Amino acid sequence: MAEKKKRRRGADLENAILTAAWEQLQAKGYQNVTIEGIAAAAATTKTVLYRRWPDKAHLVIAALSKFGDLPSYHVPATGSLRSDFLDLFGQMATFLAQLQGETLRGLLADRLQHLELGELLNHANDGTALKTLVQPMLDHATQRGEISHADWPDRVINLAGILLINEIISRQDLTATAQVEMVDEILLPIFLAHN
Amino acid sequence: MAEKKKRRRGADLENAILTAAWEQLQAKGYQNVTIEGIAAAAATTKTVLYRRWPDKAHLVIAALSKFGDLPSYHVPATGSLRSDFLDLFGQMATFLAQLQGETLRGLLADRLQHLELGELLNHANDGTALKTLVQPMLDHATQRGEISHADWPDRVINLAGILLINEIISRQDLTATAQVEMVDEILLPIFLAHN
DNA sequence: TCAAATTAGATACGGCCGTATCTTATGTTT
DNA sequence: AAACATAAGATACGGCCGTATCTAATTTGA
Repeated sequence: MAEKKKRRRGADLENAILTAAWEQLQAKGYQNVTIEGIAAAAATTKTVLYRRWPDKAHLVIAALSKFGDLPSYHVPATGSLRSDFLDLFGQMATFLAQLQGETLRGLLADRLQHLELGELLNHANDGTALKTLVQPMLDHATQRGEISHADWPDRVINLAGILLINEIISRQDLTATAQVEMVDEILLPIFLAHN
Repeated sequence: MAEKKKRRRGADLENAILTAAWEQLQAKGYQNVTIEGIAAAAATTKTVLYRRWPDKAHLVIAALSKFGDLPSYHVPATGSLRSDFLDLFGQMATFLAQLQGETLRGLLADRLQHLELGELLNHANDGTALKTLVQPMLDHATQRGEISHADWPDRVINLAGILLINEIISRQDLTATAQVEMVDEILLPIFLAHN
């Protein structure tokens, strides 16, 4: 009749927490999720959570990494720069579609607030990550003779990402129409501009 | 010898609060400013502040409106689209220079978090405000024959604003070099693209 | 001038944050 | 198997948020 006093540890416990976090997120949305709530739902205490993640944003990202269908982005190679960009946006849209806009907005806001000097690197990393996709696209387009050169300023190469983020934040959505417009009216004119 | 029990009211009180808010902001930076702290510094209580502003972001914006040198933006008319854009960025940079990047970041993050359906209009308004500056620039450029037409999608017209915000957020700064690059590598190629 | 309406100011609440401290279960090591 | 190290879990703290409630000072307007 004695109560069991099992304690979960390590990966075991971590799974339970991330599962709880994921469920809470689905049920309540980012803004209404609390660290204490997740801890309670996982039948542990927030002390344990704070040992693993510095804040809600990181915890949610961890849960997202585990349970969200994370994108395995690949470099588009469709044969034209235009459809490459559309493909890229498509990949991103597929990923973002899972997150209700509210979660992404909340996440971004939190990250923005906690962005300290050191963490700016992360932000830069995001840029770098995007560049590893876009740069090959530009290389291919150059080889095909579609564009005159493949060396563009980082600000230009990262523009696709900026447009995407802005679209999500301000319109809470990333429609196919928007994707096409961003490619045709903004990105292509830049890369195809005669020099 | 009796203590004075004067109570400030209305505009009087509001001034005192905004002054306190402004001082706190200068002294501590946005993130470290608290509603309670401002109330205390103004020798009143937060109840009074909450009667006037819904949250820290709005209070700070109010203080900013009162004490910051707010920009009286005017439509650049320098004679070329390129220098018009540079002028516009210059105006914005002047304004933003007052805010340490931290304040702008904090403000944006807060706004982002509290952005509910209704308030999205505000965001749209920002876009509209910018458009009232950019559209005339494009009209003039069209009249001069610099560009082929003046009717561009909102997404394109608002791009200057997006670039600006992104620059501040991710690099905490808005250098002259950055301004030139954004104009020469991004905006001009778009508007000058041959159709 | 005096009652009524307003609103400043005081206080208290529950909620959550993030940290610190302590006990105690569970591993690990020898 | 005993000693040791690790980490879970419990608890408590101060800070701030945003709200509610009460009182009393000040305006107002009849």
